[in-house]
Amino acid sequence: MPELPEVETVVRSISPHVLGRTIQYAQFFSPRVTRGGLDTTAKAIAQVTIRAVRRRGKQILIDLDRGVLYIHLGMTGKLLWNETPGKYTRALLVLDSGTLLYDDVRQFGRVEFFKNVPEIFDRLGPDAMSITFDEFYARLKTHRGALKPLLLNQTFVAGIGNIYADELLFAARIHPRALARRISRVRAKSMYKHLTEVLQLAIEHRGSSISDYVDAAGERGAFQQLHNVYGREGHPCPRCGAPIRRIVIGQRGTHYCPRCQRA
DNA sequence: ATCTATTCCTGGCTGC
DNA sequence: TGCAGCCAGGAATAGA
Repeated sequence: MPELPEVETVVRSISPHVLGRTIQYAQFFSPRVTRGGLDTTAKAIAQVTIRAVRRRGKQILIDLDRGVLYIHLGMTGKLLWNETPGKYTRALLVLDSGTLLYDDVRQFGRVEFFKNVPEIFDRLGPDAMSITFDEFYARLKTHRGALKPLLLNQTFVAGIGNIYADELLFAARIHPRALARRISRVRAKSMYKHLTEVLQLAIEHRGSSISDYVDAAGERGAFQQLHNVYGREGHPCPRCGAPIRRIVIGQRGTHYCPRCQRA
């Protein structure tokens, strides 16, 4: 479940290998991951130079001489540098510096070529790490529903997924069902502060490895050891000792402390 | 317009 | 040891 900190870690770990490098050839193996056609895509990026690697929310954009390569890791996508292709390799880019693989067991991810920055990239809300408080607060006020589904909505703020939504609400002591509109400016300020802090701390720990997430060098993250509520149903709350509860909100498992996070 | 449910996909886990 | 059945979840899509 790569979210902003994991995607940021991946971007940082591939950048030094690929910037300024030329794609000698590429191969694509999954029509589900690469919907623009396997051969068409391979042809489009052959002999093209990589100019930049960017992230917005959970999405990665590789700027090329000609066009862009859009990558979303979905649930189980991995970008791997100089690893051996395997059963789940969905794309392979041979550069003049080495080989970049896209592996993805469940194929919820995407690797697509576009001539211009795709609409999906611009449709996202502001990135969770660069949004200002005023912007965050203003956006909060324009939505009706509960906070948890809103935090997962990428057009609201880009980059937050299920893990960090739960961790951030715990840190800010706000109930996941609290209504966005009713959040006071003071509490919004607290949410905003914890949003930035939790994500920054997670980036410093190279993300959370819950199932099998690894960066481009195959390294696991360490932030899962610092999770307070996510995946900790029944464990004592680190703040008050009450058992962490798991409920379902908007079809998503939601973990919180029933004592610290009051409705 | 807004919210909710369903779909994709497969490894891993549970229980028989 | 094997296997059916269920679960996880990001985001698009369909339905209410």
